[in-house]
Amino acid sequence: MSVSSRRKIPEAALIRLPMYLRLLGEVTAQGVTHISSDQLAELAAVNAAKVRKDLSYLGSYGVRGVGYEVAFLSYQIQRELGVNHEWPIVIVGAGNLGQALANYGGFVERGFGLVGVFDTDPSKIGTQVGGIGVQHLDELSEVVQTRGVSIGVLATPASTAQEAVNRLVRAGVGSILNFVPMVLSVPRGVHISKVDLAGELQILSYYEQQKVNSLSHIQATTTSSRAVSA
Amino acid sequence: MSVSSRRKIPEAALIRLPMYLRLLGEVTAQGVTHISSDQLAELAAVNAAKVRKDLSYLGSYGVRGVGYEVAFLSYQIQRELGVNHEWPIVIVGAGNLGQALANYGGFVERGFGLVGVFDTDPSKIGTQVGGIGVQHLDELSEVVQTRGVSIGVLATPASTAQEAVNRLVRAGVGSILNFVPMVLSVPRGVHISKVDLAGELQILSYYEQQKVNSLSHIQATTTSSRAVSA
DNA sequence: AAGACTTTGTGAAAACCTGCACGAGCACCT
DNA sequence: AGGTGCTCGTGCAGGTTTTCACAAAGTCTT
Repeated sequence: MSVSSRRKIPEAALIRLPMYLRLLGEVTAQGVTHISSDQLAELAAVNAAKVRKDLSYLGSYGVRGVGYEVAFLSYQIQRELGVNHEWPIVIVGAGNLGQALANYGGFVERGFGLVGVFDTDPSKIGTQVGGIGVQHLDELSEVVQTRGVSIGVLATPASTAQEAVNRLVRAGVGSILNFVPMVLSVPRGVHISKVDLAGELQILSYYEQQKVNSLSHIQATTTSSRAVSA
Repeated sequence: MSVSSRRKIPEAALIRLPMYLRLLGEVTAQGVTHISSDQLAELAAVNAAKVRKDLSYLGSYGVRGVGYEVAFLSYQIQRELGVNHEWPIVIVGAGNLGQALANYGGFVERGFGLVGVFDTDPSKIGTQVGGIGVQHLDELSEVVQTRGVSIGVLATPASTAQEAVNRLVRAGVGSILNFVPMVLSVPRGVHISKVDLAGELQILSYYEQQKVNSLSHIQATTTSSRAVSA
């Protein structure tokens, strides 16, 4: 049995692994060689038991009484996430957001090399974005196949997003990071992960609104018992 | 008691409300006036019972045998999320990502008006981004206070992120959307929501790696029983 | 070598979330 | 009016995630 596929990591734990990995990189840069679950928990602002349980899905890589060896643990997380080697990615949609993502250094820095930016707008094709030329969406399939791309980033307008996804999937992309505020349909086995920027703000808005409401509630109950107007 | 603060909506349900709201907007544009939980569930690609339970946190706004009135339900979700009025927002960090976010139409479209972009880099100050001029971070406090800003977007380099957060909080911002891959510390009561772009890709990478592993597992077990090399 | 101390890994409890199943309520038809 | 059909709201069971608490396993000191 392949070592990496021994266990299936629960979604909830998986989401935290990139954060642990980043923190481990930071402490390594500071010369730290060993770290306890308590210390890592402090850095990650989570419960220490959670850290240990999360890491236990990777295997028993800690030493009781000592903690975890930072370099070794980093390597294990990288291996489990599959980020111990570079992944080529493509971006579909060279609009405002697509261009920014193409220029975003954080991807390359963490091992995701941009090998193609695609659009259907003739005025965009040929322009340089993120160090490479924008190509027509018709070229997608060839690039995906010759470069072995399995991860795509979607940043088109909503109106063309589903078609773009279809093309990505047909070309052979197996996972998609979707920035388009739309529910996309994909065949079984293709993984989509969604980032809804405006949706995130709306959630924050809820919390702010709650604060306003509870303030007016206090005012209402402390000054009079009459109904509070909206 | 204030109507809007009757209940606390569970996090898991809250996250889906922006999606429902968007879908309701879309069907409204198509002239639909009533919708059942089944139909909305189909559009959202979730379970119908989940839709009903999510909506039940807002109140009993459906009609048995009929469904939900789209306009009324939209209004209730908007009111609960606090997006029935405009929220002014500021962006701190006018780099690559900050500029893209400033230009991103999706925010304004959903009621978040950009009232300030801030940076400390003298070469950026004064440049136009997203229709407004970049100001020095020192001006943050005044803008936040005069415009009544309570939501901020953080897109600085990691090295200056914590300082920027401190300033946002001191100025009176109560919720922060954080694009910086860093764990930030904020006082109690301030809400932070995190978008880790590279982290999202790393999670996708895990799923792709799993596919690769399971393929090599099949190969290993069908061709020989020798250990699989990494 | 033994005892004190530290920290992991994990069983078990608690909290939270999801999905099923069905009673309750409404509309429409005859 | 009564019957039929549809759909909401929700109790409950099952699943997942979080947290606690502690035995196990190591280091360190003497």
